[in-house]
Amino acid sequence: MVKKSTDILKQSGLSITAGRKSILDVFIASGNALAHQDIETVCSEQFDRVTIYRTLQTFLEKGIIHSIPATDNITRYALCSETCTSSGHHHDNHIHFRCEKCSKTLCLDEVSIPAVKLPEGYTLHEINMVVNGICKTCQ
Amino acid sequence: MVKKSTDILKQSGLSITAGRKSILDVFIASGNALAHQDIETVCSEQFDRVTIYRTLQTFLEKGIIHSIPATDNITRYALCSETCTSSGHHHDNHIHFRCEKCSKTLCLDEVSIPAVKLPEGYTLHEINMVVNGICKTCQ
DNA sequence: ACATCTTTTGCAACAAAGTTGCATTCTTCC
DNA sequence: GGAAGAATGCAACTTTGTTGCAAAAGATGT
Repeated sequence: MVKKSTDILKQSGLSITAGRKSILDVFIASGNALAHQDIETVCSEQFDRVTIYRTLQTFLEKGIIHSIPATDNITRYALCSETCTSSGHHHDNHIHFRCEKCSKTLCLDEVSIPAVKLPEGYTLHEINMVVNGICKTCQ
Repeated sequence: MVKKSTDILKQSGLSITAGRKSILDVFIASGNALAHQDIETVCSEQFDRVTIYRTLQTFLEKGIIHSIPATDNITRYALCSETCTSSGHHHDNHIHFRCEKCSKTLCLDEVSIPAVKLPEGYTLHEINMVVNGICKTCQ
């Protein structure tokens, strides 16, 4: 069962506003990772660009979404699963997949990141893993 | 032994210009990954911003540098090792490390990316792995 | 070394992306 | 419902990245 946007906001101690609800709903509906741009094209009639920037920033800080690295200079965001800590940095232990055909980026929650052994003297905090390829539906 | 910038350019079939040499030298001297911004602060007196953009683009296409994904919306580039193919996309099999103290990003050539098993129906093309933590010198 | 052809560079102008301050509006909580 | 605090919209701005075109510099033949 997918959570409702208002519940997520309440749980994070955020006030419930039309903007936040809409943006969260976009994430819930889409099912894949979204860039600021993606949200803007959907919401720009309703909300100001600045509001979208600030909302994404807030969601990040509260651990509602996490950012996904990419080599194309576009940061995408995806909803965090329940296990994320609710403030600041948090370790997502799943890998991210970017389809080269449909350009969608998704969280593969079922695939966990394998362990790596760093050289002597390095301390590990967080791992990000992004796999490019062709997704299930584009084969 | 570190390669000289002119050799690298010749090997890639690029004409040797002052700008390209300087930018390559910045990479060789720095030893870690650099963002466009980093290069601009060093070279903007000598060269135009646009030249730096185009040079980085050219280097990427020729496989002289590769881009490193990050969650902060800043693409960084690092020199490719010998094993990179000399045109277009190429698979770097090493992981990247970003130090949370000194903010440097480096290639850990000695650590190769472990294998992952994707779910049924997914085809793998390329893997990127970025590890955050504290580096050797910042401990 | 020189002339020629090709490639690269700088400039200007522009487009896109992201940030900040402040007044107004909306939420929350009593 | 009203007061206090938080979020939003607007405007202005900074930063980042792109494009076209003329001038300059590199490569190649002789």
